[in-house]
Amino acid sequence: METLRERKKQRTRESLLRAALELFTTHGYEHTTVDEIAAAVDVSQRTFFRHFAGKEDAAFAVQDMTERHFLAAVRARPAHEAPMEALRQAVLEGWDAIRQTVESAVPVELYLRMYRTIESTPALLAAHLRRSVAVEETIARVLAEREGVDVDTDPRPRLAVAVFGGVIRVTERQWCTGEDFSLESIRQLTASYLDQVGPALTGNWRVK
Amino acid sequence: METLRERKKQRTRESLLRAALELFTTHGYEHTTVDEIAAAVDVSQRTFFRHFAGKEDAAFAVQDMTERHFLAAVRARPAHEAPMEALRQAVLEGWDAIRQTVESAVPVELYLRMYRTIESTPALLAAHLRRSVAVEETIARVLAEREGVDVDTDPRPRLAVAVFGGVIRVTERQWCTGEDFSLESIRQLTASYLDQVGPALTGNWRVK
DNA sequence: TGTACATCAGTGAACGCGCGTTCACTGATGTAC
DNA sequence: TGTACATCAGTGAACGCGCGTTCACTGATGTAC
Repeated sequence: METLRERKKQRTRESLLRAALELFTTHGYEHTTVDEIAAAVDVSQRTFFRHFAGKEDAAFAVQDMTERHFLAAVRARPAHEAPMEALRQAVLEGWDAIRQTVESAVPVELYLRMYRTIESTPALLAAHLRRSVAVEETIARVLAEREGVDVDTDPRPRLAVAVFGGVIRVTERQWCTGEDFSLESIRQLTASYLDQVGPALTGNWRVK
Repeated sequence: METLRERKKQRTRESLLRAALELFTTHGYEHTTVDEIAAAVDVSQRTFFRHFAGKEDAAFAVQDMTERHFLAAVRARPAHEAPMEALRQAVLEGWDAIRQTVESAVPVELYLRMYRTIESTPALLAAHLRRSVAVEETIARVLAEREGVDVDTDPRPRLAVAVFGGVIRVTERQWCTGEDFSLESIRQLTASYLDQVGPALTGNWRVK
């Protein structure tokens, strides 16, 4: 944020982002047009497209930040940790640090509301899942490198990450359909579900 | 297929579906317009929309059939099988029966090509993943009922299904990026990856 | 400190595009008697 | 077997819509001297 010009540009972008998420979460994503977002900030539609590749890009701008944070956290895990343990620690740490990660762009409360809007809007859920697949591919490569295996011949990195991603998805869904939309709630659900995935895979549940 | 009228209608639908998949797989989904599909069959655009809710609906019409088949196969598994084993058997059986399932609508070869087009088209991949989530929810309820647990309080059904779905996704991706696009290839990959998911989750891969 | 020029964020208006919808209609097929 | 009427798949043309693009432009900010 060197020059005045850059700071002004950044401020326009933040206003647009804030307005977009506010409109998406209150009126619904589908019922919000790009024109409305631009109008809310009092800039031209053209300006919106200077800052965001499209409507979807704005919807996921904050998710982008948290994904990058998670990715960095995975890379930073000590090499002696087993793969699944490293992922677990990274994601929990991500939730602990979410305020610092997000608050520079939008209030955490708005981020959490947008999270739920993504989950409940078919078009956004679809985009979210597709994006998750891309993140998982990156994580698989990081894990493979950590463990010194070849990601293209050894399926374990992608399998481990896919399983982990599946658990995260169940967590997201449960949190969104539940009643406690707090940060603590989702953090706790994540830890709990990661603990329970092992037992869920083995044997017959009735003989518990 | 009682009356002549119904048979004619069905034939129009099949022609549209065949033309749609053929165009999607050769020219690309994004580069195919609904008008082109209708023109290929020599009916009006309006007629296309009588048979399919939209472009995407046509793209997934055959996937719909295989999903229903898989769902039925899961329901038909004997009650004594453990959940993950039932899912494994159902999906492998699904691949064995794919010819009978699909061939009434389109050639299996076209189905497999469309499968790859879905995987390589961002918009379709996203839709595919969202649809998969819906299927997984249904399967989770079936498993919960089989095992006599409550799907809303016991996370194990959804966790098990999510893990299973994750493995299937890795399988799909591997098959699509590989070089062997045969039915045997994907069937074998599925079995192999399901075997390897256990080891992938535990410990450190280097000490193999 | 001032001047002359370069950069670049934002403007405004117009447009292309394809999806999906609407409408009143035609004519083949189905049914009742 | 024939007639009169009902049903309904398909027609064709027009339209609304919002996303994203294009263009030549203005004016504030930055930089060189």
